[in-house]
Amino acid sequence: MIKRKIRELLKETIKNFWGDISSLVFEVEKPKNEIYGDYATNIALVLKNKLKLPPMEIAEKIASKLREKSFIFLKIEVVTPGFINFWISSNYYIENLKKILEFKEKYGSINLGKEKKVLIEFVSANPTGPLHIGHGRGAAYGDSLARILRFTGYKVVKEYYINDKGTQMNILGESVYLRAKELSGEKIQFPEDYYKGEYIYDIAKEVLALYPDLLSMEKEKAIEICKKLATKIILEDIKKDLENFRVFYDNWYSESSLYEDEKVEEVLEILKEKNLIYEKEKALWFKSTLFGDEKDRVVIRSNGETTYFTSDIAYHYEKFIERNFDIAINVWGADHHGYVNRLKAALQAFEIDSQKLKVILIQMVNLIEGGERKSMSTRKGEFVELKELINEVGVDATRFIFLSRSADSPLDFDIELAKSKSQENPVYYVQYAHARICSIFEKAKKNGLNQISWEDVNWNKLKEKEEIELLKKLEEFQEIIESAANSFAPYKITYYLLELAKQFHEYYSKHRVLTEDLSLTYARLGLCLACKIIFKIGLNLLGVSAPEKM
RNA sequence: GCGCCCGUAGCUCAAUUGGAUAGAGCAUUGGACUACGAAUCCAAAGGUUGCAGGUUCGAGUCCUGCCGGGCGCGCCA
Repeated sequence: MIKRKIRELLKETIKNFWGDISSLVFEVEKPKNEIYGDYATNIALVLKNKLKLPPMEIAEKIASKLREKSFIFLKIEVVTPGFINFWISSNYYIENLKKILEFKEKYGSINLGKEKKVLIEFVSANPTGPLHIGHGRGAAYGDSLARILRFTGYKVVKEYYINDKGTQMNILGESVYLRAKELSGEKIQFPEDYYKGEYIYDIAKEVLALYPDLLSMEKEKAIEICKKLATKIILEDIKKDLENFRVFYDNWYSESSLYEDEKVEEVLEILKEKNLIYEKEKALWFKSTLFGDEKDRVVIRSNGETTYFTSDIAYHYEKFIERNFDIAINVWGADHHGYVNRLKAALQAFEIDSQKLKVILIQMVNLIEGGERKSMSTRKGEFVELKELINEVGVDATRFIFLSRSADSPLDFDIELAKSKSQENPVYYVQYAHARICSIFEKAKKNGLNQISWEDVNWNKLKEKEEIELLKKLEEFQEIIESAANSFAPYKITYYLLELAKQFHEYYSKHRVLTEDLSLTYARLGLCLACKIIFKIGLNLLGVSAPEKM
């Protein structure tokens, strides 16, 4: 990567001139404006205070030394107030092009993670109803992040935490029970905070089919049956939706299992030993304020039941202490942000570095239909289901749109736009570029250009402005991958692909690939193939297909 | 009231984590297919980065205070 190369050269040069300057923080970056070269550094400005020399003088000294490396640098300039600007020789970009052709789909997969074990927990929706649009965003994000981290050398495990316990589950069971009664002709009173969705009727029907005598059973038992069966049915539905969305998990982790395996008990015991639990108003509290939480939290309610938090403490204890993950990434809806400190406090209580837990808060999804914003609530039964969205819009477009924004910003999902198969829809813009390249190769094949040996190509034939721009853009890919991995930001890849596609379409419309000049044709085919490889890798990291024909 | 996120072109969002003249897409207007796919390309226009201070060579980005929006603030999950 050229950026890194420049950085190394700068460090080396400074060491030779002024000795080892420890902890020097400086930037090497791509200027927005091309008149400042391909890359620029502020190193002289940063050194000014330490060396007590005018920055221009420092910059000039460094520049004159680096000008000796003419294979890499075409030109180096120094400008006020002390920036050093570099123009990179196309030799360098051509070397990179060859690397892409050599490594193919492995290109860019550097070992950033050093085999560190990462657990990505995402979606983890309660099995109380079908997945909706908001879960879809989390699913696309978590899955893409997993792909990116795997690609960059992390050992990734994808996990879905099933909240198959607690109050909400009881309400689910009772909701189904009531609907079953209703279906059997009984008049019922349906409480405001119960699950009102249509799907509850479907489940009730299934329960009645399997247990015709349900309503003559003892109520407690009947509700228990409803709860069990509802959970199973809904979970299977969730699983199916996710698979259709190309999201596959390594583990489905049940909250109940934490109780069956006595993990919760074990963890509470440890906290008690550490003197971090006390009793107040008939409940047991964890002293989370000692670790930066706003208030202490209940772990055993006055009715003897645990809370969701209690399970979560055990779950995360298990993640770090027993399964020994180096990093745990939790992808949550932004409405859970108040929960972060509490969980980090629990980790600290166990002397686990809370930095190891990375909570990604994903902002809400607003559905736009006919210019109207639709809000979503599982309880009220008002939501657009993920499966509907996939059916109407398609997996590729849905994933691409979900991954086109930073997690920090709320996302407006415009169904009409997503469904349109035209220019407005960005996913096709990228896929079309890929398909176009495939089509060129199809044509080349017909013309008898079959087996091309890339070693013999005269790359110096690539001289057009658009060709050089494409070469530069291809070189940037490595940097984008690193940045996306380091900042957990798949959207950076989405953006990059759109930019690469734009440049490719521009090139395509200005220059022919298949020409009379055979050696030029070979060089251009090589450039196209490199683009195709990058499109394929990039789309794959988003979980979007790269079709050869559209 | 307190906490978190956000405020950038008419709309939806970027901006290399403090860099030089703030960029894309959509929408609008006008143009380009008798050569590899027009799901494409070219051009025009669009801005006091919510407001006010501060930090420094340099601020959309950092600090403080307001204004506006979203989300939280349970012995729910």
